[in-house]
Amino acid sequence: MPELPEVQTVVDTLSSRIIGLKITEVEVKVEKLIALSTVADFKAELIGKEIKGVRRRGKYIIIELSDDKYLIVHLRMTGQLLYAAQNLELAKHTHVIISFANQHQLRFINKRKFGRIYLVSDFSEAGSLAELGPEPLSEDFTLDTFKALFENRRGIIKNLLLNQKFLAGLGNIYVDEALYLAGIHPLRKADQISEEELAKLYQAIRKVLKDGIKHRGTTKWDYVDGSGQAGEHQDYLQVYDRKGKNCYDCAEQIEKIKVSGRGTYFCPECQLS
DNA sequence: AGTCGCCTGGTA
DNA sequence: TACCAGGCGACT
Repeated sequence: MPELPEVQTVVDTLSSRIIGLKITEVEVKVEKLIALSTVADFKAELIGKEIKGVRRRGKYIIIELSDDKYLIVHLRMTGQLLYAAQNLELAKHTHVIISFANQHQLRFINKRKFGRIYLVSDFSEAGSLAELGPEPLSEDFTLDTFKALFENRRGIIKNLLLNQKFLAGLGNIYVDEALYLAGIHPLRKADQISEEELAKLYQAIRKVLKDGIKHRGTTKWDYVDGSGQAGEHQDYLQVYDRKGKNCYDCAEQIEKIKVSGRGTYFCPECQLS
């Protein structure tokens, strides 16, 4: 599911539900999803801990526990993190279950098993969490900050925006949407983009992410929030998954190409090469 | 910088 | 049967 708006929506829906709950039981059905620690250690460390907070960094969900431990979840392509009553039937592909004292559970559902769960006392241990680029919606992420990122960068703009070490949180859908909104062709080289275009891109990135959050995420396939609810931003997408349909601005047909293996949608009229 | 592997399921 | 899918890390 997970780009920044979807992960943020999961975090928001979970934090209102699980903060203060105490972990009583942990079940791991698919061991490979637990990174770094053995399943035995993972269980032993979690049981008895209390949930202190839930937040997001890039596409990582950070669940703060008592005793300064962090349960960090990355959903990758198909992960769901669901808060549910323990008597509710388990969905298919439910691979990790964390039970609380209140007869409810946090369930990690992950069809393609790409997701990962880390239990750490230091963020730098969890995947590339410590190497993420800036948060595009944070207050100190200014236009100047954004422009500075482009120094000495010459790659294809779409790939750069997908690079989490460059900028955290964008994925395939929102990158296409942002480039459309900024009028920039996805294959443009980063060093061939004007100051004016960078300013438009900066605004576009923030707008598509904020709109995505406002509409509670984009549900094209598996995505649901922490309460199991689908998003609505798929109804507002301008180019993604609209191959052959008319551009909402100029009525030209939206094209689909491959950029580094990723399906890429753009308007050949509105997005300048 | 680009390609491949990880996995399962839906669709053409 | 083949190809496609919100991601990312390990390769070359």
